[in-house]
Amino acid sequence: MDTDYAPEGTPADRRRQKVRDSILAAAERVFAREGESGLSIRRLADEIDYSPSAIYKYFGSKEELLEELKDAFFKRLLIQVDRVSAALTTFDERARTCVTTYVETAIERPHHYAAAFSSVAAEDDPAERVPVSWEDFIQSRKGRAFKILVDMVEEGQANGTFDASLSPVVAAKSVWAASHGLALLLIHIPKFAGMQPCGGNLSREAFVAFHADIIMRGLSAPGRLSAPLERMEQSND
Amino acid sequence: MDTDYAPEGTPADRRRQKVRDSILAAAERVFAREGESGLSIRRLADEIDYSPSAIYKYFGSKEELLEELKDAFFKRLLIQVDRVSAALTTFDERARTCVTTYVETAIERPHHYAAAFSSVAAEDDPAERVPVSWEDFIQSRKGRAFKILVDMVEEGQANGTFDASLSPVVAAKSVWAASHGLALLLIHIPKFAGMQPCGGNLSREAFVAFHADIIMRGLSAPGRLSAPLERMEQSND
DNA sequence: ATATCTTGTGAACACTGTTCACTTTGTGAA
DNA sequence: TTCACAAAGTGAACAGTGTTCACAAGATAT
Repeated sequence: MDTDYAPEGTPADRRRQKVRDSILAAAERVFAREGESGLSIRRLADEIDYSPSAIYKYFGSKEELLEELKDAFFKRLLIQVDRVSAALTTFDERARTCVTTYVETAIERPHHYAAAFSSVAAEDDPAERVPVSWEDFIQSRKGRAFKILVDMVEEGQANGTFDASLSPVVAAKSVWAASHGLALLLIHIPKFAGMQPCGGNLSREAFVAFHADIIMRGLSAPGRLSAPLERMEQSND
Repeated sequence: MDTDYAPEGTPADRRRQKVRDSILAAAERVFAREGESGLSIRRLADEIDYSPSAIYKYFGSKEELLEELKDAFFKRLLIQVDRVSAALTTFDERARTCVTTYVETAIERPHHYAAAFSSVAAEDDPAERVPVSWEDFIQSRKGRAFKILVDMVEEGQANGTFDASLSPVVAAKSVWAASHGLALLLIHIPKFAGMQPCGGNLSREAFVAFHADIIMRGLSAPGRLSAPLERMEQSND
């Protein structure tokens, strides 16, 4: 029975939520710094002064707990990209910022982003055999993030910036793949952007911007090559 | 004295090498199918009828053993890309094949490729503070693979296909990031290529080819947009 | 106050990578 | 051949890991 006169469930419920949150907070703290290898149930229990088995009263498994961390991170990533790109006026700026914000936010929490894409799907997994329906995908967190890209491509096609003959969804996948790759390379090789012969050097931000430009050029309509590439070529040190 | 690459060292040496190879072979077999989570020293020992501790007479650690697997895979990847792209005559074909072969070879052994890029570099790692010198990088396996891309970009610039104002190294990084991202997305989401609304569907190969085209377009010289994009748009089912 | 459901616990299970004292085996020299 | 020394191989143990479970303490509802 639910005699909930309180703003949020019964006192017991709120108490429970508090403990749950403290577990998540501790997990987030450790995971952000040391990743999955540093996050053990026993250490987590130590940190919040509970016994290891107590955690299983709040989370079914370590996997489940991690899933919640990653989901929260992706929610943040989604909001960030949405917010930043919505604030800009010109389409070119908005499109580029879509990519740069995605990458910058991703590498802000390298362990989160890498872990979100660490599992290798087995091709004989029965769950993998059933084709994911588009409707289901677009409902998920990653799906909604992807939708932003599709909309962006469609807008670019409508205003003549992008090649109208491209399938928006396919083009968006390409953009995602390119952004994803840069994020993960920067996470795996932090010096990736700066590494260069001849003493030439590019800051990380400059390289991300460059990459975004290259991506946009790849989608651009024939005979409509914007030339903003040069502006970041001279940022050496 | 060591008889260098002689067909046989001492009999003991060859015996040792045989056992070492059998360990590596068993490790490869298990790792290719189940990845790092399925590969335990004890299981490996079982598989080759040795005790777990025996393995440490041949490899310093599990990490070291894995490193050898990954290195062998990257060697294969390197050879594959080199061989396939060298066999083609026109530059356009060669450049595209560079990317497609990289991606296809990578996802052929998803666990190997993913594991090779799974570690998250800590920004406070002292080894990370020292900037990797270009000379050292180009000597490593990844470096040599990267060099192929740089050469490819330079060739494209020389023959007028690519924008000559781009730094070859920076452009190559962009190409690598884009290819890397596609490979990992396909590994993580096998249905990635086919997922689409409106019943439209692209085979994995077709999508990889499309992505390669987009990348090439991103680097292409102003006013020189090749239009090979359309040919793969109609491969639905 | 009693019965019930929730929280929390410590011990245990089945794993993991790794080390180490130990025995067995192979090899090169006297 | 015999002896000695190094290499190969072993089982037990250490310090971890995620997870389960019987059980005790606490809060809640009747």
